[in-house]
Amino acid sequence: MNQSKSDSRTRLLDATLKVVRQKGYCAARVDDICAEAGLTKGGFFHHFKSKDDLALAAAEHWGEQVTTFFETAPFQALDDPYERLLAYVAFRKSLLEGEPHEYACFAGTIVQEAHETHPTLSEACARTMNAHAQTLEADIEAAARARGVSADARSLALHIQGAVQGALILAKANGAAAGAECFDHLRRYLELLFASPQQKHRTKRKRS
Amino acid sequence: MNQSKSDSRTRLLDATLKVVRQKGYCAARVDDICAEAGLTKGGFFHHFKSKDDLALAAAEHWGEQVTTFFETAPFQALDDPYERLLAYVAFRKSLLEGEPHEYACFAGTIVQEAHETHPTLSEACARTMNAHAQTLEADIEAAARARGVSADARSLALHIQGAVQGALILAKANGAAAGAECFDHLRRYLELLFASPQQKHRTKRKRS
DNA sequence: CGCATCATACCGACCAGTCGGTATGTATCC
DNA sequence: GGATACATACCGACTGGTCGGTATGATGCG
Repeated sequence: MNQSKSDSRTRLLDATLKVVRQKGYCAARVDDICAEAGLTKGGFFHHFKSKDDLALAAAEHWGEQVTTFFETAPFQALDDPYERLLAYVAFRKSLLEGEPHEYACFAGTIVQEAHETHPTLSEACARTMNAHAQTLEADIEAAARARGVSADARSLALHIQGAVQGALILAKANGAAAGAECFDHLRRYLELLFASPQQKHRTKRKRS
Repeated sequence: MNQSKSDSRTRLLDATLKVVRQKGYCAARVDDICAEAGLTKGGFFHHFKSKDDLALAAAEHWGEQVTTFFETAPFQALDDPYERLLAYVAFRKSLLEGEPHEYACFAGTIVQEAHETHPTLSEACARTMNAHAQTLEADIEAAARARGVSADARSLALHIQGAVQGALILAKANGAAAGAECFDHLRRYLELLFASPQQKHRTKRKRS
């Protein structure tokens, strides 16, 4: 009892993340997820009333996992916001190890695949992506202030997320090394943005 | 007669691109594609021996469409390689109009979704992505030479593709405007890269 | 007992792929 | 020309398997 809201339930959520990151949402069979979690369908439908319901809960679960994973990552120990931002990129680059499903983004995969077929699910995943992006904003703002450049923190944080998602796709397409090079470019962009005191850079461009 | 290799076949290929960009590969039913093409399943299996076979042919078709689409795009009229490169980014940004399935990338969608489940299909799509990226290399090299900076054209071209893919995901997640901002960042990166004559920038970083 | 947590067995819809058939050429030989 | 023979293109009913979901029962715990 207890184990805080049933152990099987979180095992199902973890299994969902794994299988969906491997095969995508549509191709992820309920039986696959059950097998991964060491359950049968009867047990599954005791915890979730449908596959979509499970996916929604898994999106929440993914968001929480990502949050704690990056909150407790070693690069957070750095003092300088700018260095911490670069270290974030380096850390994400270092995650490109092993099989694609180990570094793939659950949220990005689902947004890509299920945007039109499962709008609510896609939106839930979009929220986790945005929440994660938001964790970068404070450092971006602080770094910009410290270095005398102006930057739209929200826009830049989202761009970083976009670049990360793109790097993951490239890693799938051309191997982890190709994805890693994208992170190098992203780092260089940040370096150039924050290392030009002679001229203010506006990262946001509203329509005139 | 004939319409050169059967009109229905290309209609099926076009329908495949449309439906897959909407719903993803797994969720795209053969019947959906047939309905979109104005055929029945009997006719479909006369032209292709399986859904996977169709997808492979559609990947080729996508590659050809992309090639001619960008070859004949207005921005190609520009003379300066650097301006043409920036115009490419602006052009891609301008494509973020209408519904997501109108600007989504068939190849990117499939690489993301089918990397582990359909390796050959994923590789075919990866090839079209790489081929498209390669079309930027000449301009990158020329622009770098003209401006006295050193750049790994292949790496930068791939990064641009990655950034584009990421922008498309962000557009799905947060609306077209969010994707557009990513293209602004990408443009700024190129501007900063190519506008620093005082210092050589290395865009490629091999492990030591 | 009563409730929660599962397993087993099964249903029904859906869907990729098959198959028999038709309609329209088209090539060939008389 | 026209009759035979064959190819191409397509239809639509059907099948066999898959998969989300259900029904029911077993087990254990308080």
